Amino acid sequence: MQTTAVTTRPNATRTDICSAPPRRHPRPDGQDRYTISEVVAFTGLTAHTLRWYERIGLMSHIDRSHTGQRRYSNRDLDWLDFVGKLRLTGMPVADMVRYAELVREGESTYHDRRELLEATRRDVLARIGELQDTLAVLDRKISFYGDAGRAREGERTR
Amino acid sequence: MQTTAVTTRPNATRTDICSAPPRRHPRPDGQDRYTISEVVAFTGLTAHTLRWYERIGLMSHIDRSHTGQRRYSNRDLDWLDFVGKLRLTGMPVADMVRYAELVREGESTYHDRRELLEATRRDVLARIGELQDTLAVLDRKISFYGDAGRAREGERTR
DNA sequence: CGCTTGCTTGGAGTGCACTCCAAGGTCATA
DNA sequence: TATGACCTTGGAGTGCACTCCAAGCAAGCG
Repeated sequence: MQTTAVTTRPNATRTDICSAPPRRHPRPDGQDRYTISEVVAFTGLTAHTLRWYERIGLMSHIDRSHTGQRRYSNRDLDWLDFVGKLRLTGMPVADMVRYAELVREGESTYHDRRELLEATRRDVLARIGELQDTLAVLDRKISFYGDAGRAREGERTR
Repeated sequence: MQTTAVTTRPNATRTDICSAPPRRHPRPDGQDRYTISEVVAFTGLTAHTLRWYERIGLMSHIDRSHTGQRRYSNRDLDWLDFVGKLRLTGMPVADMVRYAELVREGESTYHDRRELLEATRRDVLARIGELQDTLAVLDRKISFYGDAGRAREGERTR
């Protein structure tokens, strides 16, 4: 009861390792100088949040126009995508900042980065398991309230 | 790629509908008058949190000893278990309070309760899907940092 | 040129879910 | 009976992740 489905993908081929997600960029490389409001539209984040991410070091310094306005690149969009995934895992922002710092420090941090991602992976797996338990509980209760919901016994757990 | 594994349990039989989870109570019904610190030990919640849950109406008024100290029952433990599950889904406490109110209002709220649980169920399913997407991304990055981690191209998404 | 809309900043404010505090009463054990 | 661990309360404080504000510069349009 409760399959901890571990999603066995067809192991990525050597060439597309770490390739960008299947997501397409709004504009091709070269014309990728998005304003903050464009990035808001693409990511669903608010402009406040985007600036805040930069302030706390979750994004490295964003390119600027001649008047000082932010111009985001496709690379920045990719990073935001990834940050969004990490956020979904429940990882604290401070840990994401730590990861961002490791990236900025260069290749020497490959090992640390890998460990951080593996710990995150374990968390995600555990979380999926918990959610599947929860699903089972919800299903039991829903079926209690369901069509046959008039049977009063079992009120103990509502 | 990415199986949204929906855990098809062997549909609960009619008789154990809404039966308590497989969890055993620390003491049998009749001797179930737990102090707050016992409940802390059982649930992992803090005493602060338990009192706070009561204050905000997430738990109906807990039985008291002759001197006014809280004495939790097996029923309370079951409820806390369920609340714990709801918390895992990310449901806001305010919504759980709403559900608790529906329970207090009695049978007439069966329909609303069911709807609330079904909405929650949909959220949980969506969340599991998101986490599986995230897992795929993590796996890709981990394999990038992995054994073959020296191949420098693809630095784009780190 | 004036108008509107968009962007900039540092710092302050918000909402959630706890988390802790002070001051005092209670219970179990030596 | 005395010691120390445990319990009570209302209200204040914390940490996180945003979220907003005021004041001002900038860009496009008629």
